[in-house]
Amino acid sequence: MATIYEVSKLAGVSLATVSRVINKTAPVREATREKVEAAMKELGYRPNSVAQSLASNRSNSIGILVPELGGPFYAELLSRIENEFRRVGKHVIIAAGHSDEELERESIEFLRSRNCDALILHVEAVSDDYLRGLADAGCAFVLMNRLVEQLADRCINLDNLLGGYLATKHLLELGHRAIAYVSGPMWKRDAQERYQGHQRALQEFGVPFDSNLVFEGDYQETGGVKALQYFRSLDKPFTALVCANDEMASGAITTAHDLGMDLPSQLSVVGFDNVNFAHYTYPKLTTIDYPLGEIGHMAAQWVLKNVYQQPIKDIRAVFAPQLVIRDSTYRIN
Amino acid sequence: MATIYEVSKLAGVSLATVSRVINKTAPVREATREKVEAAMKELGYRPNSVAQSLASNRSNSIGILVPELGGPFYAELLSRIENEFRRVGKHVIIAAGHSDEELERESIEFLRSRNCDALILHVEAVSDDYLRGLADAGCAFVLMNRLVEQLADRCINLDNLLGGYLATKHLLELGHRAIAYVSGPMWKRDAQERYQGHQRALQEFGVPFDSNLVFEGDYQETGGVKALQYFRSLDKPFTALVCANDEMASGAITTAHDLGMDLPSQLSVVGFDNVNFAHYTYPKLTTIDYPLGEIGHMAAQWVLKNVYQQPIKDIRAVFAPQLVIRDSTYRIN
DNA sequence: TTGTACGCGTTATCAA
DNA sequence: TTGATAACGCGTACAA
Repeated sequence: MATIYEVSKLAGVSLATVSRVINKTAPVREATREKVEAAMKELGYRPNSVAQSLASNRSNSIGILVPELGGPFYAELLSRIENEFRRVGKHVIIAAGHSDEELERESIEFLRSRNCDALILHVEAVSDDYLRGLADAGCAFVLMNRLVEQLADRCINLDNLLGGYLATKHLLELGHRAIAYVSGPMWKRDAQERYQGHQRALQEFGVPFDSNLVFEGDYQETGGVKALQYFRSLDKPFTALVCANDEMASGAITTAHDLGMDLPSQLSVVGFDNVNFAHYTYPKLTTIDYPLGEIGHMAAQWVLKNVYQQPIKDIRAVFAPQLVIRDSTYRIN
Repeated sequence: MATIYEVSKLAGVSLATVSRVINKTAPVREATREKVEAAMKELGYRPNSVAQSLASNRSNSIGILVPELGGPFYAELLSRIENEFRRVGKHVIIAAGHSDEELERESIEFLRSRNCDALILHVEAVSDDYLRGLADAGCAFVLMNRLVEQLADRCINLDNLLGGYLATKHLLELGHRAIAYVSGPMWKRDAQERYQGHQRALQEFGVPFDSNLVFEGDYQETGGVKALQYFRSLDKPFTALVCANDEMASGAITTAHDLGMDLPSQLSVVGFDNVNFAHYTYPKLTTIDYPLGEIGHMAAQWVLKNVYQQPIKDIRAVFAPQLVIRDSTYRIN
């Protein structure tokens, strides 16, 4: 691979001049520029990004940490972010934290050791204190799906409460009154918020809250299975089910079929997230759309603005989810 | 951030010695090592990976190119590869080629300009010639899901023909004789091979081949929709449908429901790939498992062996798919 | 077992 | 508008 030095020799100019035409960091006479460009072309020169990084103290890489690489949930997010950065010649380094504190820490350290210019974090196990420490250490990062006080200017969030509210409200408007709820793990903030939204909707419609009709799931498919079994074991009648995510909704739907229930006439189900398989279920799942793509886009914008000093207008900190009506909900009277 | 130089000063040894304890590249007296390690700890030293790369001419990064980041198909693959490499302190840079020749080329160039030590490629648009040229240029890469002569030692493949064969054979064994087939785009090698497998199974069971019962789809959900509509428009009766991937199978199943058919009693469906939503369909999809995880693992092994000289036993070049029986197929007599 | 000195390919700071 | 030349932080022959 040709180096900048060989280019300079072939073009008959100095090393510095070649660097200038590459980076447009200072004016270069038109004739010289052409000579240099010709030389670069002839040698098939491509700048060595590692050397550039060392000299400029910028790696042009952005670290991304998400809970899972495997699931359907983060694919769109990653895709969007990757695109955004590639267009400007930067690349992303992706790691998975698996919702484990140790692993999340390790991953962050790994990314930092890679000299990432910035980190985009979707962490859930690591403490607020740790994150504050990270910020104090001068690490540039944005937080997705999390709100840490004092770090609010680097948080990009979904209004989970609104989402939970919309889900339950939809059912209420369809005439349902006995609405069961399958939450996520209550130690997760988003699970709590979605649940609060559910309660608020009930309250607004004057429907008394019944704690029997709540089941704490695990955000996995089996959570939905267990929840439905549990609810059926009660002798409380219920006509609708809100699940705090689509995986659980899917588990509930499958179980309902297995129990011989007809959907949606005997049971309406609403999910949350609108993951890519939501319309593969039968009936197709009505759910709350989580605009992950937009959130990823915004995270990228944050980095572009705050780390690479690009002129970005405004950063939006909180996104509103929307109800997506498909076939799994049914009007009753 | 502390440098190796500061560590050496604090420990009262030379720069080279510090480097030795970091890389274990030469014996160091126990006492010295301890001094150095203490100094590193005190300064919170972490090696600068960029400088390491420049000096060693190794970036410790591996580029991965897949058609899509967004879909469910590659998530497991990426996840597996990322894991594999992180364990040994290397990281992956991921790009998407979108099955477009121009984009695939660009992506490869991008990855190369990033000084990746090796590339793991899942490309479909770029020509064999281009790939051979890449190899001649000294670029280290493995090819997944593709077979290029002269490059056979760097190809890791699925036996697609066997997969197609297994799918159709399963239906034949259940007593089906009128079996429709929805292929992928025929310019794709895997689509052709799967189709050949289908034909072979028919032949083996002495079932005459009927070209009317074949539809060329696009590997998308709509392909399955159109296929089923087309087959129904014929007045050929058929009791089973093989789809060359799960997306199309899903489309077909949905359409079947919409047409009021009862599944699987009126129509058996087999998919291919076993993507993560395959068991979210109703009925749960019987399909052919594509061991993407294993293939990713093997690609990583290839890199470890051929680029990082790690002692890896044997590299397997072709993987056998397996039938996964769920609820979408039905025995008839 | 340890130290010296040079090289890796750029960027950036001076002068000219 | 251009050219020397010093960083950047580390690996590694070669010497000791």
